[in-house]
Amino acid sequence: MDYKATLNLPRTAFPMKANLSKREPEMLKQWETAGLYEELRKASSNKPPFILHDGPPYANGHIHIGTAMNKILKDMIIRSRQMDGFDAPYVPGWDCHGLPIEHHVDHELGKKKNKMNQTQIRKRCRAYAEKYIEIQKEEFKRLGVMGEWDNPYLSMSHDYVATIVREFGRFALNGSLAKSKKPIYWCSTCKTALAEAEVEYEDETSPSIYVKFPFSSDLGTDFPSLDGRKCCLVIWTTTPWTLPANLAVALHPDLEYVAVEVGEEIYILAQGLLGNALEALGIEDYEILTRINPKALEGKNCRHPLYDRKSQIILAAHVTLDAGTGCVHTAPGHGREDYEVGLAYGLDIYSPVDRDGCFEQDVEFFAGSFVFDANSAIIEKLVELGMLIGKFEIEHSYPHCWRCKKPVIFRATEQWFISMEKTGLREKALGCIDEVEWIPTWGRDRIYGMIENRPDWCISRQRTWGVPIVAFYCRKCGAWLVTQEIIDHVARLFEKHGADIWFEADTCDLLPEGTRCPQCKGETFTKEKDILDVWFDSGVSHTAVLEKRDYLKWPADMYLEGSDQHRGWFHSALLTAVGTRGKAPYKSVLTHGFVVDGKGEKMSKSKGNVVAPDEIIKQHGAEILRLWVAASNYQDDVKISDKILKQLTDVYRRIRNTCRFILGNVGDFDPKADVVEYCDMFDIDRYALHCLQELVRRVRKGYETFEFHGAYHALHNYCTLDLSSFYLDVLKDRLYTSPPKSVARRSAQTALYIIIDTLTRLEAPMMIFTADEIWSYMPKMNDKATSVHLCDLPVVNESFVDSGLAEKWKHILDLRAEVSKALEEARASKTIGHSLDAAVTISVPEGFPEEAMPSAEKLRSIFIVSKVSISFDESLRDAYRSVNIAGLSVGVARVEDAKCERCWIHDPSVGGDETHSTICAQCVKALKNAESRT
RNA sequence: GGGCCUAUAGCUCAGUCUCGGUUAGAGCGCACGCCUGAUAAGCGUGAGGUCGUUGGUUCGAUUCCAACUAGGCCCA
Repeated sequence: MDYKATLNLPRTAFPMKANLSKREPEMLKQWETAGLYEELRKASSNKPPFILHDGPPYANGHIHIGTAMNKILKDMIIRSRQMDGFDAPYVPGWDCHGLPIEHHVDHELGKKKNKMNQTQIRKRCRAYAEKYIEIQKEEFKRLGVMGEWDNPYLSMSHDYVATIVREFGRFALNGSLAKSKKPIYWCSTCKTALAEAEVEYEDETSPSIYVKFPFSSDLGTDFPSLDGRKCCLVIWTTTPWTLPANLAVALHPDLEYVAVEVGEEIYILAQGLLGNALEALGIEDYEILTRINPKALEGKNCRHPLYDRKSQIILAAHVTLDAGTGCVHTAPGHGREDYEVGLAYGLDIYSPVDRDGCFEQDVEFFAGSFVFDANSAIIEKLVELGMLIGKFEIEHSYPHCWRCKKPVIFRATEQWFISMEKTGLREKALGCIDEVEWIPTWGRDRIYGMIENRPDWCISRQRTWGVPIVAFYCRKCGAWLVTQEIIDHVARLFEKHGADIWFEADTCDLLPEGTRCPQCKGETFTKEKDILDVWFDSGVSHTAVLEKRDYLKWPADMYLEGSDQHRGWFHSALLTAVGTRGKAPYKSVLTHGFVVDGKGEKMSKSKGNVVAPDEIIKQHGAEILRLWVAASNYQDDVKISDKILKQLTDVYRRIRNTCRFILGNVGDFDPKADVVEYCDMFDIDRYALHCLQELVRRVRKGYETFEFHGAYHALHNYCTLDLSSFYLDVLKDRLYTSPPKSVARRSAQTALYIIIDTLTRLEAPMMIFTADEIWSYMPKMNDKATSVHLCDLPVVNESFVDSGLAEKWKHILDLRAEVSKALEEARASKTIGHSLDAAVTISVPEGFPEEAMPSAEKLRSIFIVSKVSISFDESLRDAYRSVNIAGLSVGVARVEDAKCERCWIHDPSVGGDETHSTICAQCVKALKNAESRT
């Protein structure tokens, strides 16, 4: 007789092979068709909200692995909060304006751009952004990210740009706004400002000159050895044309300077560069007179080498010993660092150069000449005045315009700023930082340091693709004008027509009727040409999105982005919220690290170590990518490599197979009718339910603290250790051989059903596809949700928690581990093959908890052997002696009894039945039981 | 160059912070073996770590402190 046919072997249609890359798109479609997201919204309208506000990715190019990780993290958080009883909507967004897009469009247009007006260029930019929004949207959806994809927020939509204008208006009207000069890259050929990204560095030959800055006063008081001597600071520069704009000489506060006598004169320069500089100048005959602490010179003045005016001595940390003299010529209108230090010392941002790159009319000697041409004239003048010490040429890398390839200059122009001090924005922002929960905690220090030290926020850009700065200038007196009426008027226009109207309409139509200049009562105006920094656009999303959609709330519960956003979005959002509402726009900020390669190094095209998300999806499926995010400790940088992905697919298969096995064993289980009461369940089954509660506790903790890797490891270890290698392995015999409807089998199935139900819901936020697939193969319950994603996370079921039981089983498992070792020895010596070949005798040491000793028959099934006897004679011969449990010995012998053909256990009862002569009594009973029932 | 951060088995992570103190844990992978009734599955056993390096504090440091090295983000 074929007894195999009488067994209850697992049966399920749930496939072993996941085939994720094919099945995932089908499931996504199915969810979309079913309106899963909408159903969730409907079902959770009464729940407390949890608002994770999406930081808008830039609508430019395909998503990369970092964007994918960010979105998956957000999705896992949203899903886990949602399943934990919150109403967690997700509104994705895009950042649409800005230079990178305009840059791309410029490249596409080439020379055509010159013939196009701003509106036409803006149209191309919009189309470009729209294209990538659609591309990225599909890519994000493919990752399984669930949200309001048909109604995302876009920083270029009409209502959004209107909000930007209104928020700008708040700053303008509360006194934060100011116009002042700031040096920027300027191409005098293209007559345009350039962004950092539009500058290319090329080698260039420049003059290299050493210039004297004579002291205005005698230094004898501080340095007696210099009493009555002609002293001067020596500076070195490669841009002589910036000398007319010189206002100061900077020294490093911590460097040591020396005064050296060269002929009649005393030169002062940094000691560390003395040798280099004098050698370059060909000066061999000199004497060091004294050392000079630069702090003693701070605030003193030199005379300008060209003009009859002062040049102040200041201290600045950017001075280096890399080259020059350690005395740095400072023209705040022509250099970034000069500008910063100039602000600190209250210097004028003097930049007497016009948009053609020529000196303005009031520049003595050089008025009207092009700056690069003026270099030689300036050098000649220095020689004439006896201020030049040395003149050379130098080959160095110098910024050039990306378009016309000509060298660019640094030139100060009028810019719009939001002041950090005028309204106390800095102080307020610093205060608000401590109201926020920063995860991890060092995020607080990071942003605090940045806000503490940042300069005023320069919000103007001389570009086309962005939201205009809504300001007007009186034609008569030149005063700038921003009023509440103007803001309201323009915002309404933007709401209706979009920001393009600013570029299309006549100025008079952009102004409310009857606008007069408050200064001079002038009636005609010009409009501002600059646009807003894109960080302002995305910064105000807390208003444009959270306040504008009634199902969201302000402030958000969480912002979640990469750690670069401490300077980016976290920063601009904080300033725009604090500046207008006096509060941070988020209650918590969670940061993740960057994705790096298997060696922990940054990905770059040149290194060729870039991993693309779509490749992973094609090869392994989005589920594996999600699992990668779940498994990683994202608070550090996150590594990815083929090896790591291979490991994840292995883990995935293990979890999937474990679930499949359970599904196979509950296929004939009807939870409505077949459930066994807890008190009637087998000891081991109750223990399994206890362990399950520990899993629930751990996984929930992982979700609650957003530490998914904790949840992931708990889940994996549970499947491998608690289930596969122990509980399920032990259970097989009972499940397969007991009568189908027996309490023995139903007890196990009750546990298995609870386990698979719990496990599936625990997995759902991470393994979204597989969890729902498992869900669809589970036994049907009346009230079973159509998708696991509509369910709640399981909570710890206290009635299944039994610490006494757990204590007892801990001892049994320790014992089992020792028996395993003994069996392995027996296997190695060919005494046995399968563990059912073994008859085991254990000798338990004195003091081993008696209550932890089940009957021999129970132990037989726990050890999966054919026979267990317990001996209290400690001197078992030829036995395995345990190291871990002192005094325990385990004897293993090949069992003598015949093997039951049905359950494979060797038992003396085999042959005892006439009709079934090859099986054991238990099996005979089971067969008869089954027959009588059916 | 400055600010912030990271470094534990081949890989993913615990432990250390808030107690410094016997053989530093888990899983995966690997090796070997078993099974063939979870089968492109399952079970068992085993080998893997001078806890980035060097100093310091201490009776004692993977744990505390400092410097350095490597890597990351942001600035310059």
